Amino acid sequence: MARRDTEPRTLTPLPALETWREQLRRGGLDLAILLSVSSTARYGLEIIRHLQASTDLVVTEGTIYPILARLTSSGLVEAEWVAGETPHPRKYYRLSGEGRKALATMIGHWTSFRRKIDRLIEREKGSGDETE
Amino acid sequence: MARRDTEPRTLTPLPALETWREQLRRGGLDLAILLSVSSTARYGLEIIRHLQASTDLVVTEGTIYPILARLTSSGLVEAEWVAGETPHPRKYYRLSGEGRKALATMIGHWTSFRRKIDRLIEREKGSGDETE
DNA sequence: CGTAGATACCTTGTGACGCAAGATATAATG
DNA sequence: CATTATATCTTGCGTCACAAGGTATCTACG
Repeated sequence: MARRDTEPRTLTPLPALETWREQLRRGGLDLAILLSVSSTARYGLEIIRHLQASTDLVVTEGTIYPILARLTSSGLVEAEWVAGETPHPRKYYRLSGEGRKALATMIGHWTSFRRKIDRLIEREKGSGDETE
Repeated sequence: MARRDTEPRTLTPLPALETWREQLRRGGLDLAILLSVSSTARYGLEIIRHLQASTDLVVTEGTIYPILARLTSSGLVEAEWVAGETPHPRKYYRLSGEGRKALATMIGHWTSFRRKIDRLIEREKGSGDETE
C-alpha cells in the first residue's frame, strides 16, 4: 500500500481544466467497461489493466468497483466468483443479454454525441476564430 | 410559465441507460458552450437556441446559467450587460484570452478521448462478439 | 391603473457520480 | 505471527446537471 503517498492529496480548487477533463471521462467509463467485458469475461483489476493497456484510460479501484456493482445490479453484466485456480478468488464479469442490447444502444448514442461535438468544433473553427 | 406541465417529473429509478446518457452529456457541455461563444458573443438563451439548432443538443436554462457562471468566475468567458437595444437587457458572453487557450487544450483532450473510445469500440466489435 | 404575456436571467433542492483512501479477505513466504 | 502480494469492497468528499420556481422589465389591452 505504498503507492500514491508522494502526492499530498488534491486540495487545490482544480484549475477548471482538470475538473473538466474528469467530467469528460465520466461519460465514457460505463461504455468502456462494458466494452471490456463484451467479448471476454474479465475480473476487476484485469479490466483496469486492459483499459490502461489498450486505451491509456486510467481507472482506479475506487472507481471501477462501484461501477461494476451498479452495472451488475442493473443487469447489464453478470458476475461469477472463480476460486481455486488462483491464489485469491476473482470475480469475473461478463456482458449479459440485456447488457448486449444496452451496449448496442450506447454505441449508437456515443456515435451521435461524438458527431455533434465534432460538428460544432469544425463549424466554430472555421467561422472567424482567427485571433492573430 | 405553462411549459413542461404535462410531464409528471421523472421519478423512475432511471433505467440505467438514461442516467448514462446524461453522464455522457456532462462531459461535453462546457466544451459545447465555449465553442458557442468562441466566434461571436452570445447571450444565455441564444446559446441554448444555437446549440439546439446546430447540434440538436438540448440544454435548459437551469443547466446553462450555472455553467456560464462557473466559466465566468474561472475566467474562461467574459460577460457584459447590454441594455437599451432590446426590450430586456441581455448578458452577452464571449471567450476570453485565457478561454481561448483553454478551448484549444480542451479540443485536444476531446480528440484524444474520442479516439480512445472509438478504438475500444472497434477492437471489441471485431474480437468475437458474434452471439448469433 | 391592473394584469397578462413575452423575454431573459438566476437560485434552490435533489439525486447521482468519480475517486482517494482505507478496510477486508486469502494464501504463500519468512 | 508478521509481511507481502493480490483482489474486492466501502466511506467521505466535492462536484455536477437539471427541473422547478422566482425575479425583473417591457409591451399590449381594457
